[in-house]
Amino acid sequence: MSFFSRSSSLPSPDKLPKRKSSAFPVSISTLLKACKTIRNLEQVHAQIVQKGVEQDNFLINQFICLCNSFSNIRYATSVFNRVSRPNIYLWNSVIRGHCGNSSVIQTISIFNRMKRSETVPDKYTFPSLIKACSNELAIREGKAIHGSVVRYGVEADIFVRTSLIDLYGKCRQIVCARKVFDGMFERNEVSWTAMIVGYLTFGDLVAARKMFDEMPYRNLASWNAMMCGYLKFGDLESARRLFDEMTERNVVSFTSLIDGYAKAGDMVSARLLFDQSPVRDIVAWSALIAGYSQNGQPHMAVKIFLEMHAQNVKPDEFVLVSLMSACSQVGSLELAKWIDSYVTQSLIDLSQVHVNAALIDMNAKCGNMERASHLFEDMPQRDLISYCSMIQGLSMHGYGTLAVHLFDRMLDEGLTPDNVAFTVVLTACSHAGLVEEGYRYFNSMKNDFSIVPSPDHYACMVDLLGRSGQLKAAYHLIESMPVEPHAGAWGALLGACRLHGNIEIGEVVAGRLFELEPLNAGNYVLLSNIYAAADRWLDVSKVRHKMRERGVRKIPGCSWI
DNA sequence: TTAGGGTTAG
Repeated sequence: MSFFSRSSSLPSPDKLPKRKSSAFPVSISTLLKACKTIRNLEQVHAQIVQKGVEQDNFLINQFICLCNSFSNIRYATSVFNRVSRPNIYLWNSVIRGHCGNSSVIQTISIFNRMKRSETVPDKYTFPSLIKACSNELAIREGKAIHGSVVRYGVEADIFVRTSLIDLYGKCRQIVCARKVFDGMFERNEVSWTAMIVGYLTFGDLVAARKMFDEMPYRNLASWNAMMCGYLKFGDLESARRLFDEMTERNVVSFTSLIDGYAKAGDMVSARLLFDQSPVRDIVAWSALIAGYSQNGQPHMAVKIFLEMHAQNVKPDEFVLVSLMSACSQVGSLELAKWIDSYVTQSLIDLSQVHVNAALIDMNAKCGNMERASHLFEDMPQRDLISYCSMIQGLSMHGYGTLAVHLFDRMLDEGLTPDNVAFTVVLTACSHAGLVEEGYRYFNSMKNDFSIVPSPDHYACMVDLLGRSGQLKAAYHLIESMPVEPHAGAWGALLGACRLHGNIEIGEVVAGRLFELEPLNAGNYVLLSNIYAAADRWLDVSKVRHKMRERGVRKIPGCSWI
């Protein structure tokens, strides 16, 4: 109907505007602008080859810039390498692509190739070249590049100077940074911000704030940089004040503060801000999930992850590592299996040390020792963290002897155990009742590794001795501690007294615990159970009376015999 | 002839 009537009124072909005769380079340029994926780029590249315009610097530059935006520097380099006489634009674009995507060594080698060709570097060459050094804190290379900046006479450029400030600042060479800053002919908010970041990296919060107050104009990055400075030094109040003063905020402002609250353990404020945030990217979700996981609320971490998943936000390695850590705490084998298969099927690089470590830890703690061992043995080089995960997993699931053997293998492999490793192995000894081995490690820790035993280590030893019935030895160990024993050590001994029905020591230990934590119902329950086991019901009722007197509420789950 | 750079978050 209308289609036909409209098509019949279409202009005849000869009335259409004529195409330009030099259409094809323009059309490739247009095609390039429309590229949304690497696949699109490959198609346009085929056109470039087919039409024989591989030497067209303008087109190839457009192509390389697009490759850069997809972070596909390999493709960019291969196309670049086929250009026989690349101009300055091409060289600069390739260098910019390498910066942040490959090592500083590779980036500098392109720069050296450029100098060997007949192209003279210009002011556009240096910012990304310097940034490549700054990314890796390569100050030696950076200083050499600074020499080239002077040699090629581009040190007056504001972009070049700002990258130098950033480089020196990030490398904690604050005097050099300031020298570059003071010598500038003109400055803008980016140069000021780079200098502020320099002071913050150096740890001089006061100088950073002074610059922030003095700078003539600030942009969002300046505000965020200053706020993150406060967060870095744990000054949440100043950070919040700055956040409230900001007239404009972006996802970085919200996420940094959410993360600050989470790291300080204030999950209520973190959650509130997360809910108020108009934009949430993966980093915001990650901050919240990590926060819940690290603050002993693993179930909340899992819940938030499921919310994120339901909103079709793809988790990255940070989120998955936090989720795995939450799962380790929950100890759910079912969840562990789901996460494991999710991670394995995702594009997350499992060879990244922290991802692999989290996977091992999760599987070990959730009881999938077979999978954990597999991942562990497949590591090219086992580290202390993964050894500890394995030892802890074995010990938690009743393989105390294997756990101890693994600790010895770790020593044979030449790794140096730290205080955490000793806590883990002492706990393993305690679970498996390996008194002799426990003593051996406890002494070795002090004598061979010069580690001063912490209250945790003593608590492990007390638990070990107590469980094996050596209550007096355990009591003497606590009494001989050079540091004040914490409730955990006394609690372990009280548990042992209950286990072995020792009223005499139990009463003394309970007395100390009632002083240390008068409101912990568990201690009263344990003492009362010790009396009950000996049929001393009068004493049982005395303990209950004492509890009532002190207003101690019985925790559900604690059993009265 | 056309084109290009530096600062803020886990």
